[in-house]
Amino acid sequence: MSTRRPGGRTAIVKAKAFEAARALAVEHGLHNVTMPEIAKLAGIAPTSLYRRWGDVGSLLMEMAVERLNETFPLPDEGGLLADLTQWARRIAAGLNADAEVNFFRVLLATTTMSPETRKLTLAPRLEQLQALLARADTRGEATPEAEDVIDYLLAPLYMRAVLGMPLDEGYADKLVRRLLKTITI
Amino acid sequence: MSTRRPGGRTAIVKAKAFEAARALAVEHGLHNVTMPEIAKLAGIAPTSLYRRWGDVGSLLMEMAVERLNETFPLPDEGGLLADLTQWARRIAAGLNADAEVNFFRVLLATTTMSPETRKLTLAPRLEQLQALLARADTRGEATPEAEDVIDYLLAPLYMRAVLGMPLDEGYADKLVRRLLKTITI
DNA sequence: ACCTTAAAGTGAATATATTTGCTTTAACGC
DNA sequence: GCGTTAAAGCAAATATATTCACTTTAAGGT
Repeated sequence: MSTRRPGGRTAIVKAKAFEAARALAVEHGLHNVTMPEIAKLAGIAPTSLYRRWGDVGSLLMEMAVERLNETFPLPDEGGLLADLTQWARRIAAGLNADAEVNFFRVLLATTTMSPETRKLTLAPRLEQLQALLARADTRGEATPEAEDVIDYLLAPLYMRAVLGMPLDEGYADKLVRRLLKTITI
Repeated sequence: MSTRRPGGRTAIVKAKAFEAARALAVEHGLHNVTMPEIAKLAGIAPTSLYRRWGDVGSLLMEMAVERLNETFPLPDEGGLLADLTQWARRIAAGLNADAEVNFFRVLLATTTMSPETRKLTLAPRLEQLQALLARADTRGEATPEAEDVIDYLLAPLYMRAVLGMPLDEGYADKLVRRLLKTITI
């Protein structure tokens, strides 16, 4: 009878490995990230990495997925405008850091995964957003669809980040205004 | 005096190498793409690859940049609505092929280019778009800014592709309608 | 057409990544 | 605590990537 032992040391090794992998990927780009390098930086044995993840790609993907799901709470300020504004500003600020943009790149690159896996990965985030919108709806506010939030808010923010265009609060606010205008018409 | 010789064989080797690199990256993802594999698929000597590009990352990046610069002409149908609709539909259709989406992922992931290089690379495309808009403007049509075309058309299309959401003509058309609505108000 | 030599090819040497078999550590159940 | 054994570590073996010294091919100038 095989009882798993994910606690203690195992958890520490995983945390160290992910942190090292993230640091290397964000700094030197996706190539140049190798198991031995990760192991060295993390201070663990390469063998452990190979046994648990098999190859760099799998390790990076798990890391990226876990990090994406480190679900930092969406705002709940009591009003849709305030919620979306704060959220958009936060994303804009985050994407101004090179490391964040590079992390997004890592995520994309590793996301040559199956549609099912991708859906599962993104599902929690989408649910959060839908909860935010549902709150607004029950308050009786005119509320956009989640799809529209993706089109009007997330897409332009990430697109600009990837193209290397600057992002600021003013731009974030503009996007929110546009989004809300579409539904009040 | 060292005279370059980029013609003939050299050009063929480059084309073969780029094609093989693209195929491998699009199929197995960015990792698992190695110089020996590229060389094998391309039918050329690994040594040649190492000499010219040094490492896989550089080769992939050059490939991606070159492909990005293969600037096919934007539509010129005599009307803004027709031009934008055709363009958006074309992008949507292209991004429905898995290979295309994966190539876009590769492009984003490998493109750790400097802001200057990025600007230079994107400049021709932006000029094309601005020419399209300028034509509409001289015809006296209500014309959006290039930035808005990026936010309302390109960003949602590419974002959805990257998230694995389906793209069709109806959606492309919807985006065009939205974009044009913003300026006629 | 011919010469010069840039750039590709070859095979062997070296370096690095990955696997394997075994030992040690410490997580979990009692 | 204590025993069992999952999971980490270590060292040596193997496989793969990268470099090196050299040869061959053919692009570009005449």
